[in-house]
Amino acid sequence: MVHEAIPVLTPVLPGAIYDQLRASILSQQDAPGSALTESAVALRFGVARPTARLAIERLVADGLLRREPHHAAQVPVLSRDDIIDLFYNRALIEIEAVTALAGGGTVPPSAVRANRNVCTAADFAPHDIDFHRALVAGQPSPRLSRMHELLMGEIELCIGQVQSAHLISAAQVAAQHQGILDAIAASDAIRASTLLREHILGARDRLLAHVDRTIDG
Amino acid sequence: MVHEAIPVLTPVLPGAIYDQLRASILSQQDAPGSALTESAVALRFGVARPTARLAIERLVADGLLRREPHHAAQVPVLSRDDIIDLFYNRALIEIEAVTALAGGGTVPPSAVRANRNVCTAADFAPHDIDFHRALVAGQPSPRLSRMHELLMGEIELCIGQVQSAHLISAAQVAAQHQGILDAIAASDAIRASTLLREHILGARDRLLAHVDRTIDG
DNA sequence: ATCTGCTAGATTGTCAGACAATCCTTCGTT
DNA sequence: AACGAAGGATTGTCTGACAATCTAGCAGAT
Repeated sequence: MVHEAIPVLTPVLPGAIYDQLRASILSQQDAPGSALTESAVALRFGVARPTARLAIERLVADGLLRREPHHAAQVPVLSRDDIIDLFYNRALIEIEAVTALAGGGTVPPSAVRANRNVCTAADFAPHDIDFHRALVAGQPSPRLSRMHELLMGEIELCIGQVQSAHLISAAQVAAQHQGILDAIAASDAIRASTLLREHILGARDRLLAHVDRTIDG
Repeated sequence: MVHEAIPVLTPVLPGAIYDQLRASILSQQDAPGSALTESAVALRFGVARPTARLAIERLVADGLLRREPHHAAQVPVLSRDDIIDLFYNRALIEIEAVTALAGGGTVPPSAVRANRNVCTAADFAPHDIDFHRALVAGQPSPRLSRMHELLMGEIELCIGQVQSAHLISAAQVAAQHQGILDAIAASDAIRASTLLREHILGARDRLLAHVDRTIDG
């Protein structure tokens, strides 16, 4: 067995372009509001336009790009309302997830691992995302996970747009995560939900405050 | 202005194939479990394979087809667990929607219209679907609507697979819908949620009973 | 006789090129 | 200065071809 594990979920060439573009968007190299024409992407990676088009369509499906018919795709500029809506739905889904987890008292090992990385890694933002993904992936409903994935693209975009500004310390985040895990282990669904809601809404409010500050300045 | 309203959300040729295939699947002409190869679809509609492929990919995204890498797409056979998971998540989303609607006391006119059709039309199944879509589309969160759409494809599949068996009368369905609308108009979120939950779980249980009966027989 | 390994057919995965439809901008006209 | 038309640019769509992968059937060894 030479080829391992990953059954090529991302096709070779469109997948490579997708990954590159995704990283480029999340790292702000393609600034919010800037347009990405199909031709430009094709030229940039030296492929045919339909190939580039496929990658763009996937990014659109992920919420990392937006486009109207006959117009170039744009990196979205998340408005105040977008952020509020995003975190509102995120809380809904994740609270449902931890409630299910607490019902069985099962703590996903991957969530524990992710939270350990939050403490140790230099840039904890991606591990914070990993933790929340692991939480939802650990509960039994596959469709709840799919809905969560639908939101996480834009969430990453949010985080990326303010990751330079350190709004909270890694230790604080890790502590809040640990509190949620403890509540799950204790099968205390109410406490887990409450802590998670505070954690998410806290992040949202810090984000909003930062956005307001940036706009004013 | 010659061209009206619809800004061609579904592209011309792939869109036509998508619509045909979708109808074909929902009407059971393509039986659950049967495979749809890209070549077969291409031949059936007289187009190139990549064109057929696009249509199939959209159906997969809608949940109306399933596929593994390097395998033909199949019309899914919804298991007992699938139905339970599907209706569980559907209830979660729709309850959130009616709660939001009741908060403002706003009854979506399109939902009222759809429910009128439930009474009058011969086959009320599609109008039942329309009603629930209208309910979610009427609340303010765009992302909640997107998540709902993610579920409705499979829901339609469910309904289609048992629509021949009349498990409940149109009048009963319309009455339950009306009760929900009344609760929303009265800004009674609790009652709207309760009625909706009963309505959805009732449909689920009838569906499960029908499935069990069919399997046994 | 059964199991293993290989070969062939079928199917999906991927890509490039070309033409049509649409939108935006700019220039010309009134 | 305002309106309208032409041209450029961009997306939308489709086809044909080649590469990678999987499944099934066959041959040979144990």
